[in-house]
Amino acid sequence: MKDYNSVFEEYLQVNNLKFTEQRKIILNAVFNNHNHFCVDTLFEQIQSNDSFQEYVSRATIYRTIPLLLEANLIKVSEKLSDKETYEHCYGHPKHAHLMCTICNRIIEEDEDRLMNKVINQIAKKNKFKITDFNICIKGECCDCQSKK
Amino acid sequence: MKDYNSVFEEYLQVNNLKFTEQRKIILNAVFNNHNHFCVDTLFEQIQSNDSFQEYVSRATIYRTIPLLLEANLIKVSEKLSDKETYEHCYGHPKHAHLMCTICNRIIEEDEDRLMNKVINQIAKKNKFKITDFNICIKGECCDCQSKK
DNA sequence: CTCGTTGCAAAATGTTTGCAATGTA
DNA sequence: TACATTGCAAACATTTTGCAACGAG
Repeated sequence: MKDYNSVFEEYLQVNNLKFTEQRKIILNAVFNNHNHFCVDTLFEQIQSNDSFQEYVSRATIYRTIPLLLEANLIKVSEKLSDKETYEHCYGHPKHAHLMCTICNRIIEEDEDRLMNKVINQIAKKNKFKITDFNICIKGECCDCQSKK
Repeated sequence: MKDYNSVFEEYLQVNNLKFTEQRKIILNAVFNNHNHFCVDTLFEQIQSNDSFQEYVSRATIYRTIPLLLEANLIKVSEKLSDKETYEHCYGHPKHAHLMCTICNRIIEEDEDRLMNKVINQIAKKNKFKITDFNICIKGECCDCQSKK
């Protein structure tokens, strides 16, 4: 499987766009950890990382996100705060999210077999061609329940 | 089962709030049809409806939505446009959404049995206490596939 | 060298809020 | 009558965009 750098590079090439230092920094910041992110958290993450030598403005982040979406490297994610939230998806298997409404933790769960069965069954019943799906469960995580 | 009017009225009473004409209009607009809505579509729907005699400002809609959410009459919904989107949920069984990315149609599917089984299984495995869940499938609907 | 890209600041868009007038219970 | 609510307009927050300087290939 290609790594995300190659995927982005090829996407840019095909579309006559350039693989600039800023785009490299944003791409790496996105894939460096596994957190869901919004423009602000990404901006702060980049600023606080000494190993990124160049400055990246918010405007550039705003302009890069549509490219990453289009290249299928990231996707819009269910949000906890009021800000638009993303997660990287390339190379990451489909999973359900368990979002704790008390501590805001997000647990990922790959219950592949049954999950896919349900999704496929629903799609088939409606003659629907799946390109993506999301399962999100909200409630209280194990820790928060026991703290009460 | 209580009707949505009583539910809202009781919620307001308990919280020392008043059941004003504007709140009645907004509530009825929300439950009058089954579309997902954002502030703007709701505003337009109210303006264009002759049977609503009073004017309702956007500010009032913005102030009423948190009340409807808190009363569990509506909930945040997966969005197609870039605007925050809601759907009424009171009295409406849990369902999956099939969102067509071509025509933007949203199909609702109540495949209760298996859907609930998966959700419960995932929650149980993580000792998670469910308060709500969402299943959203994106892709191409039957009609849009056959048009190609 | 040619165009695409960047950062900046201004503009556009969406949402919240202070306030004086009004309405509900 | 007391106090919550409304519409307005101003404030605020987020995102987009025009532009001149810059940079990748």
